[in-house]
Amino acid sequence: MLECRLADRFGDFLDLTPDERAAVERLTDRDLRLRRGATLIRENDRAAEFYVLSRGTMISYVLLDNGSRQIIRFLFPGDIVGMAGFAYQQSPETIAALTECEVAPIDRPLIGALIDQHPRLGALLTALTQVERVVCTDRLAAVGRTSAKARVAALLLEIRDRMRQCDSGIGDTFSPGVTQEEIGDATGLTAVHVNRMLRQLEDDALIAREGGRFTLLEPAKLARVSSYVDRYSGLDLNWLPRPR
Amino acid sequence: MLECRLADRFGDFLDLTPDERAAVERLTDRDLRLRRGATLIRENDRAAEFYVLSRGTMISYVLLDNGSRQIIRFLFPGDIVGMAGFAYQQSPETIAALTECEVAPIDRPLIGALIDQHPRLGALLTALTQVERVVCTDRLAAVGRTSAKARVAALLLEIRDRMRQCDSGIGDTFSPGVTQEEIGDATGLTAVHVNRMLRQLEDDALIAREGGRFTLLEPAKLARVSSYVDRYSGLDLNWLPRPR
DNA sequence: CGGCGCCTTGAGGCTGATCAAGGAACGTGG
DNA sequence: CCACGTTCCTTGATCAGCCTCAAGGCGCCG
Repeated sequence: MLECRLADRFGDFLDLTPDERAAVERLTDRDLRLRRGATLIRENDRAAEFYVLSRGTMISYVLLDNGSRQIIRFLFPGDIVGMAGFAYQQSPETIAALTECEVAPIDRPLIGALIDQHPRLGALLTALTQVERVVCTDRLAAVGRTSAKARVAALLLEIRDRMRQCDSGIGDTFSPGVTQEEIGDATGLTAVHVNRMLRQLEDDALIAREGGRFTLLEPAKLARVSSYVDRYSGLDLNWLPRPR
Repeated sequence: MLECRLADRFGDFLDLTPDERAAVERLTDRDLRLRRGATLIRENDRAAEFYVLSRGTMISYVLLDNGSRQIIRFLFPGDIVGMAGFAYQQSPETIAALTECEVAPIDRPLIGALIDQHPRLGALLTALTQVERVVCTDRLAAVGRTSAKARVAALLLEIRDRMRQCDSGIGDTFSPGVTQEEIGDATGLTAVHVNRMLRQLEDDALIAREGGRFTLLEPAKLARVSSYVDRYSGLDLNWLPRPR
């Protein structure tokens, strides 16, 4: 799995000035290694820190008292994790590692100082949060109003696009590295039904599978049947304030 | 319906300095009146403006190509509407008026200037966006992983808390002013089934209804059965940068 | 070799959708 | 002031998508 740091991610959206880049790089000074399955932040933990995921795959989720789990978001290198606690004393969600991971902690006050000295980066933070919000609404619409098959298809496309964001070498064949149970917990389905939907997508010749590898045989058709939109492209941040 | 302006809303979360308050008030200089049912922003419209809703109730939603609608969020006075287009050239969602409304337009560049001159308010904007994101994840979890009855209960609680945010006079009896079809489009149910769930909640003596008015007879129990959490309280913004 | 995690497939059941019909409330025009 | 259309609510009957329960297989690791 490729590495991707925060300045790289920010650089995907804005041309950072040397000053800005240096300030972003000063946010993190150490790396934490996580084992597969490890929990980084637990729901209702004190929310005093964020992290940047630099290597590996994580998920954020909530557990309901009926025992089921809703996966909110899959996290890939370059993502800020724990930002949901930005406004709260306690984290509203749990963050766990799906694979071995590396994360770099950022103290909350350091983010405050960054926003203060580089308001443009504060605006970028708002914009990236909005993107996350829109992605969340897309999944809400999928879970609320589309068929099981469409939800699974949309999730595959989303994972593909997100993995490509930090590894441009990824094409229509990729290894999501998530179990069918995780796909189910993200799409509001059971693992059993996810399995059947994957089989149907395969029978429809929309995808192919071997081992853990997926191939999107007809990405355009897949996007059509699932109403999928890539929210990480088509951004417009030119109107943000000038860099300091 | 009470009026609530942007500076009032910001003031709920931070003690604004006179300077900050003046800057926020300068963002808007005119009011637009909308008729019941009017569409303010259409999906894929150019996203050049935001609005502050000062009076009335609106919704943001997306339409899927299977013809169904997913309501993302009910909007109340003091809410910024159209922020989903913050990062995009085109609005990802439609905004429409449920009742007669008043909105105050804000040009995108003005928000940029505000963030530049008052980075603390930029940070507040990020925080409020995070709150919206968390509310969206709550509904995602509800739609993905809870029963129809729980979803309807959670939505009633959410609407109650949101209405109370700008009108502290609202207690356990209130008039949401939404149809059962709208409740269904927000919770991923049909209007028919929403009706049955409301009847069940009534039979369980959890709510009472007469005309369009709802009374939450046992709000605590309602919150328990629906895993509802009020995301508008318990915020912690003390760590934001100092005001300029 | 045994255990475990994950995938796969079948059978039957339940939740919520669909289809249908009627009623109440309200606004509008004659 | 009444007739009518429209919107919204309500309830019943039937249907289907997805869940639950169950069992077996494969691959990997200790």
